[in-house]
Amino acid sequence: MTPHAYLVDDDDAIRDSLSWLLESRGLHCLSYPSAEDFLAAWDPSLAGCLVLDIRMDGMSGPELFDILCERGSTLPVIFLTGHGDVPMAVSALKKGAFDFVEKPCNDNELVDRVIEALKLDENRRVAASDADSVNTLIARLTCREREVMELVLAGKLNKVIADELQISMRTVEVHRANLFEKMGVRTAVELAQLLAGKR
Amino acid sequence: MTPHAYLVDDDDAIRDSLSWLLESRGLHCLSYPSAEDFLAAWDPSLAGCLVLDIRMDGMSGPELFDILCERGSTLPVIFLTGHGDVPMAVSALKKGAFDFVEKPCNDNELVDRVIEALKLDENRRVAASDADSVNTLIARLTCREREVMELVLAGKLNKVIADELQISMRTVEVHRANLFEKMGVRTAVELAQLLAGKR
DNA sequence: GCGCATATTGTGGAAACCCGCAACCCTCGG
DNA sequence: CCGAGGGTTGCGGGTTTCCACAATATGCGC
Repeated sequence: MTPHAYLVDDDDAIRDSLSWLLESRGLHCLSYPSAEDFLAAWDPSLAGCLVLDIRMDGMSGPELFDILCERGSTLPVIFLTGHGDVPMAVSALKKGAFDFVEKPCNDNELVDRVIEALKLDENRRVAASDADSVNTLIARLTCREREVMELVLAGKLNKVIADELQISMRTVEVHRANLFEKMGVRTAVELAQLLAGKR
Repeated sequence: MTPHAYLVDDDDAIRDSLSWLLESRGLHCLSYPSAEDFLAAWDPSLAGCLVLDIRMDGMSGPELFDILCERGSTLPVIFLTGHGDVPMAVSALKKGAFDFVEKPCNDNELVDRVIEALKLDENRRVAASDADSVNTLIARLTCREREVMELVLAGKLNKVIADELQISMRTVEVHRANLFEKMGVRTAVELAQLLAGKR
């Protein structure tokens, strides 16, 4: 899915004008008249950002935001509101909203925010895919290989690992070689670098 | 310095009441009648959190916040204001303020926020001191040892390192052993773990 | 049952690593 | 001038790793 700005607002006029504004700047953009509609269309693979009205018939913007968060969405959310108050803004931002802007607002400013949000999402996605590719590699290991890997990462010698797992040193060497191969590294240090920050 | 809540407000009555409130809950607390006063007293070793009024004679709360950020302060800041507006709150939070609450506010709520902020600062400080102790170790290494360490962390064999540094393998072994000793590790993997996330 | 993946073990040798001992050179400070 | 600290090197020998070749056992799906 190519990145889009997803507009959710129950006011037809605002959706149309925002979507025109964003598209005139070359941004892809999709509109939804209610939080429920967007939620129905949402899936974790959607890329881009969300521009979300606060007050709507049915589900409110913040309610949608909460639900998306629970479902693991990382889509940056820009709240847009005509009658926001401070606690609402504070709450939204502390929960991780990308921005909170009041209508009416400067067009350029909103577009800039959307572009920033798209950029953030893009960055997150490359980071996530990096982490994911590592996890994919780990997933391909057999149990034994994972066990050995843990102990290797603990800096233990093959001899010690063999002892702890109650297997021969030779077997440890085999598992070690296999997992290095599968993880695409040639030394234990490279392995440690690859997994730096995880588990 | 033991952690304090630093109150900055130009209203004597508010300072007194807040400081009484916080101290009655067992929190240490210091008051300043102006941003300038706090700035004069500030130094990077201050631990705790800042409770900052927005509108004050002289330097405003946000101005003080900006200056502290520039100077590398990581003190969590809770903004307190009687007449805040949404853009102000949004701007403060996006710059990294810990919270933004409107006066008058529930006493318990404010105390809770202060406690959370103190906790955050505490956590940050332990993390920083961990990082710092590692840096201290690194600082004790000789140039050569640092060079060798870099290459070891790149997963290179002693032979290769010797070649790149144009020295004999024996010398690499010596530096390697010395730096392991100084860093308090016994294997290259432990070293990689220790420096995970840095340089 | 056969093929395949996984786990296991052994032998033996090459390569890499670890380390004590000994030594030389240089620079800097007392 | 001499000692201390850092950088350098060689030798010898033990330890560990790496790997090719070879083999056995278990479980799983077709």
